[in-house]
Amino acid sequence: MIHAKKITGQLRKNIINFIYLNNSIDHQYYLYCRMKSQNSKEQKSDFSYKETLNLLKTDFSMRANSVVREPEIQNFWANNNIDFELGSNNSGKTFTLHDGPPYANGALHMGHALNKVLKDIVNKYKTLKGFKVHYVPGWDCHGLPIELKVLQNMKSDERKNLNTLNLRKKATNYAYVQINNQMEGFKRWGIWGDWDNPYLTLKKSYESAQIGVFGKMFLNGYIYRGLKPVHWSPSSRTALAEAELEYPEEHYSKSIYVSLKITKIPEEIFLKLRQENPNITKDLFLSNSFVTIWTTTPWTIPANEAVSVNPKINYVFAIDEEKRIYLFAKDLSSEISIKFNKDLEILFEVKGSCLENIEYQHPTKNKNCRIVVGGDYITTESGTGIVHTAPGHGMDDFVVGQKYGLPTTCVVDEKGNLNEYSGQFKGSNVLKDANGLIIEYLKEKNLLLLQENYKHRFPYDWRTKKPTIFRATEQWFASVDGFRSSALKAIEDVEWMPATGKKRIYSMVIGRGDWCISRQRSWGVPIPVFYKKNGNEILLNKEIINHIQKLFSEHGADIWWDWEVKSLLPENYVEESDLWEKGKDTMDVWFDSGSSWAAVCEQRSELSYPADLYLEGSDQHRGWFQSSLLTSVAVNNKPPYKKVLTHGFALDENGRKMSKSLGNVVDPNIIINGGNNKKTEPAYGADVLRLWVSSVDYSVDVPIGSNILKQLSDVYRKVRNTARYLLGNIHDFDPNINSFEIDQLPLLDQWMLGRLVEVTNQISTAYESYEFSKFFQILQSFCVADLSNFYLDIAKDRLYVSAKSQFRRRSCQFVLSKIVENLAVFISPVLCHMAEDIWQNIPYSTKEKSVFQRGWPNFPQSWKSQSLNMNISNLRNLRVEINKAIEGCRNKQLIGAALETEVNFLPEDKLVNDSLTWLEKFGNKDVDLFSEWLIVSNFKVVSTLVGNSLIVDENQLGKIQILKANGQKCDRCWHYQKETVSGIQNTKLCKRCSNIINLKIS
RNA sequence: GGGCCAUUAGCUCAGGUGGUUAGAGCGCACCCCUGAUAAGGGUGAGGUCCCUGGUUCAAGUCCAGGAUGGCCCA
Repeated sequence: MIHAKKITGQLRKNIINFIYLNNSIDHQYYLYCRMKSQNSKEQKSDFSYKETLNLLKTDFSMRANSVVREPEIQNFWANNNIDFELGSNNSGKTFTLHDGPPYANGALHMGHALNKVLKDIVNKYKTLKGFKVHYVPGWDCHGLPIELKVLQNMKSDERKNLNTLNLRKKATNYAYVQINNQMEGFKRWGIWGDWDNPYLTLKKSYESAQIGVFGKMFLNGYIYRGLKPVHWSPSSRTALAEAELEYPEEHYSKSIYVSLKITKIPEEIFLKLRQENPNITKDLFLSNSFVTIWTTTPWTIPANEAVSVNPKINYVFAIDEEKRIYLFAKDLSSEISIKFNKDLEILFEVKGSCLENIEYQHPTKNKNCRIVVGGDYITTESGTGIVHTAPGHGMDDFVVGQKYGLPTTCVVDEKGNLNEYSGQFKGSNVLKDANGLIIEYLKEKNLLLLQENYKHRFPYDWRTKKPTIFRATEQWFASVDGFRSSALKAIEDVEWMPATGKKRIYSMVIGRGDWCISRQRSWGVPIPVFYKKNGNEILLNKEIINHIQKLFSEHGADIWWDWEVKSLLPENYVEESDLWEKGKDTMDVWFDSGSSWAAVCEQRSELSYPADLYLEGSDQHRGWFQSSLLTSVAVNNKPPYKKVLTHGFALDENGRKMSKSLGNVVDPNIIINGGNNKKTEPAYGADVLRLWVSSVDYSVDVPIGSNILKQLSDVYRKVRNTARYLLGNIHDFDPNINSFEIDQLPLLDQWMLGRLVEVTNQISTAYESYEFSKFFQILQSFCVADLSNFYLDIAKDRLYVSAKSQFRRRSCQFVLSKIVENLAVFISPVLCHMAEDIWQNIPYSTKEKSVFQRGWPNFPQSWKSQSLNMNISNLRNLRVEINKAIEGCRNKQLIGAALETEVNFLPEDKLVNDSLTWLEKFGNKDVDLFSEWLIVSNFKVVSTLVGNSLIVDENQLGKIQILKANGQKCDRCWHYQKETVSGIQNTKLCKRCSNIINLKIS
């Protein structure tokens, strides 16, 4: 059986909180319950002096009611031009944080929140510091995902009648809907920016600037045409993106093992082989040796330009009964022996890296090719460990081909028919007869070792459901080789935070191939080039580029599809317009966003180029940081940014990636507005979301989840309640009347103001170095340890009990007003709504309408004093020891409140003793009393201990004796005093209180 | 599979160049207060510094290998 136990402490708080959150009883009933429980207690007298005290008074509520209040505050900013316009109107140096454009598709997630809030914290801080801050948010609007989304949303007959212009119109509309949704979300998070003039990559001015970037790169000689294999669907005669492929379960390819006759072997390899096999002469070797390869696409054999080996794998030359020698990977020996049905004797083993430059006879053409060193994609999982390399028909092959300067031969046309480059196989089709013909040919030449069906993952066209191929097509490239060294130099000139970012992007730029910037899509910026009908000539020069750029800036890129060639050509070319046709390619979307420095930073006068800061997720080392760098270096030979700050990814509380299937997705909208079940998903508001961003070390991946949010909500409330206490206790304070010089103040107050300066300095440093989690930690411990537990607790007697205008009260209010004003400012970059709410609730008039107009605090550093700090620190250490002793009494049920005790202290530590003497000597007699700091009824330094103590504690600082307080409890100030007078209704009053009350009456 | 990064208390974070018993705030437990009250104060319990080796008189810190998780690439 469970007995009802007196429910106190944290448990009681939790229950109250639980009840509140559940709304299972209303507040009136809750108050009634509390009253009842209090009335059941024994009370000496019903009379309370509460009315005679100066208790706190404020409209600033304990709970934020963020769902209602935050939008109100945002309206206040908007109505008074106190949002981003404040930064724009600053007169200081320009600070440009250039926004990396999010993709205009899909709902906002924690990644967006992390990124945009970080940017906003930086911008708000810089605004307060007086910089000219003009944040232009952007959106990346073109590209395949939107194009596909638009196509998906259409009925199939509608899709059939679709032309490019129509598609682009629909894509534009779709993008705008997405942009508006995302923008509403960003605004609700309290992000300030030029929302009326964001940059959109689909806007005329942007498209025009992008053509400008392309044009300058072209004129600098960095743009060229070349071949590159892409996924190609012969059945629909188009190039396909990865997203347009599907991989059906049962795909079988005709795979073949082929032997290629070796025609030349470098001397050093042969000598080693000969050493181990003296009977093999060079003639014998060269007439009977073969490289073995395996391929699942026999039709690519005519396109062969090399065979590739893995430098790390061991290979062997092995001889069969017919004295034929084969080269293959050692690990596959037994498998190959079984497959070829041959007894193979290993002659010689050699590392792949040594095989480079062995030559062989091309299987179908009259030429020799060689062995090249490929990459780790070459394995011994299947085949021979030696890969047939056709740069025109495979991605890995293409990359190796680039490295060795091999030709990118394309042997099929767009229908999938083999063309003239395939030699005698011309006219056969890769999905029909080509494989058979080539296999037959190899058989005839005695090169075919084995043919077998092979099941594997193979890409099909998702629309026609037919197999696709890799096919080299004409593409446009940016020659990274042409400006790689400039790009690497530019990387050195940028400050990367964290510093490892430099290494990361450096290794990517140094190792990357040329940038393929063309796409065979409709939703993008066209590559402004004309091709000669029935010919290979192209028309692209300064005049064309300038003309197109101008046309786009007036009419937008749609005209590329809308207008006829003659309307697009400059006057000089109109006569020959019949000779030309428009190119059909659009630019890679990375070129879009990579041009933003030109379309935004360079174009808008409020911004600077290079930008002061780019701030994105660490994945952008490969993305936007790189594409922006490449275009900027190629055009202007300088980086587009001075500093790059990166953040990690939002993970769940266990450090795992968020995914729908795991059910661990945290939605920023639900953090703000709450979920369906307010018990499990309360509405925390935007400030808690922002506080989360500030609390984590974003240089690595950051965790988020319900427990973390709960904790942040607690911190939020602690800061809020601290602010509320400060505001509530200055309700009758006027800084114009009660202003003090710091040296007029009690020591405690001097220390407090010095501490405020220190904390402000520390927080400045944290913002300055973008270490917001330091801000979070400093703020928290300042509110808890310095204010709530110490200064404010001690302040209660000064504020409540004193007469209204007494110095000990006014001086404290002066300090409180300094704290609250500056607290509001230094939390405002993060907790912007709460900061404004505080400002609006300051009871006296402030010069500034908004906290953001105040500017960053600028205290005299002389307010800090080392000796003050040292002495107070010593005394706080003593306070801790005394608290321990008092707690000992409390746990023995000897006392309740600390005021029921008095303390004798016999000092044994010199430092503490000195500090006590210092306090005695220099302290204010009404404030700097150590008994007041302990909140006990009396404190004495003694040379000998007396009897009757409740507890004696000995520690390094000295002997602490806790005694039951002498005298009687004053019913007004609750201190125990020897001398008391009778008050109203059987109550007792101490001298101090009776004087104050008389004062009030008179 | 390769490159880069991370791992310190239940949570979020501190822990220059190796050097006492690894810290803070929160949370939690217990106690007090009822004049910050959907508050407030006090005390206390929480750590295999991811693991295994190595260097060193001495390792959370340096080195090597591994595990887990993340990003990028294949």
